[in-house]
Amino acid sequence: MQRTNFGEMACSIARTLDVIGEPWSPLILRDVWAGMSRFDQLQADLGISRKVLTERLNHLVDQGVFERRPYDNRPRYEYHLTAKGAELVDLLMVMTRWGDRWLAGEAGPPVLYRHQACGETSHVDLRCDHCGEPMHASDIDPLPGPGAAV
Amino acid sequence: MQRTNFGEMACSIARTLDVIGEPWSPLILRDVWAGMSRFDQLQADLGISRKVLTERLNHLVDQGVFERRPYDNRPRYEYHLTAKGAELVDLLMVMTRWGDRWLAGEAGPPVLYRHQACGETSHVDLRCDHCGEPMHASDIDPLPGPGAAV
DNA sequence: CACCCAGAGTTCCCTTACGGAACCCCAATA
DNA sequence: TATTGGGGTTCCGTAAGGGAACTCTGGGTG
Repeated sequence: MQRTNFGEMACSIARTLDVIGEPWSPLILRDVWAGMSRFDQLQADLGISRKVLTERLNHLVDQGVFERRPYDNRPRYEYHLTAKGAELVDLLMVMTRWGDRWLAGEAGPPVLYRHQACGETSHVDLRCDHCGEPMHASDIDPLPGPGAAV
Repeated sequence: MQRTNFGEMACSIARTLDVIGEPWSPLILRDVWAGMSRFDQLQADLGISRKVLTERLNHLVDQGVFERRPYDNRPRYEYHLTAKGAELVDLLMVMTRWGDRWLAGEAGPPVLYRHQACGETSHVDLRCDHCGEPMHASDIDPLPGPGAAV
């Protein structure tokens, strides 16, 4: 498909897409986060082609999102989140909130998340990491940063 | 490419991917959010094929993320965010934070965002919308929800 | 030792989607 | 009447996804 390479754009959104933007990657991340760690387990749960799953796992390991952990004398590996990968899960939590709000319909959300700190089932809320006030699309102005393209 | 249809899975992440998961869609959303609204403007900025841009815009309008606004006597349209689309921008903000943190390298972030409420350039922070404490991958437990598959 | 099994890929073929360039349509303008 | 500009549409070549079959490795079992 000779896809355009997003990784070289001067944009953190495009670069992030280069890591998890390919089809299936966010769902693989979801499953690994949920505790699935083995190839056949992922393949069966997602119904993804084995070829594509291999490609995605290799890419996510190369990018430092997953680490491959041997678990047998034989060449068998489990996939686990790295710190870098765990922070990517924030993305899934925001997707969950949006999907729950706009796409769940009458049936309601398929999955609920219980926040361990307070015990309630809740969603994430985006706040400014400086002042703590809400921070959404219309609350911010973009400025060129140090890594801006020439 | 006979891509698998994510929209029918009982998962808000998969359903959200069905809306903006296709290649280019998040970058189109970024540009429209940044104020670009016309076909040729988007096409030139992204370097996307006109065919694919047409397909993506149609899909995003169908999904209620953008609305088409006529701006001339001729059949000319601008694309603007709906409320549904504006909330999707939260996703871009989280992608920006992750990309800034893990992929920007020595050069630093290509774009900074100034939070209007406090005037500082900052990132988003994910908090529980119930108790206000931080909410990340390891702070939550999934439970089946009302819309869970049978 | 021979055989079978399980997990994790790998290979092959077919179909579909992307990229790029050329082309089209319409209304206003010169 | 010819031109221009915005917004697509069409066509072709190539690469990526889907699916099934095959391979490889190292146990267990009889």
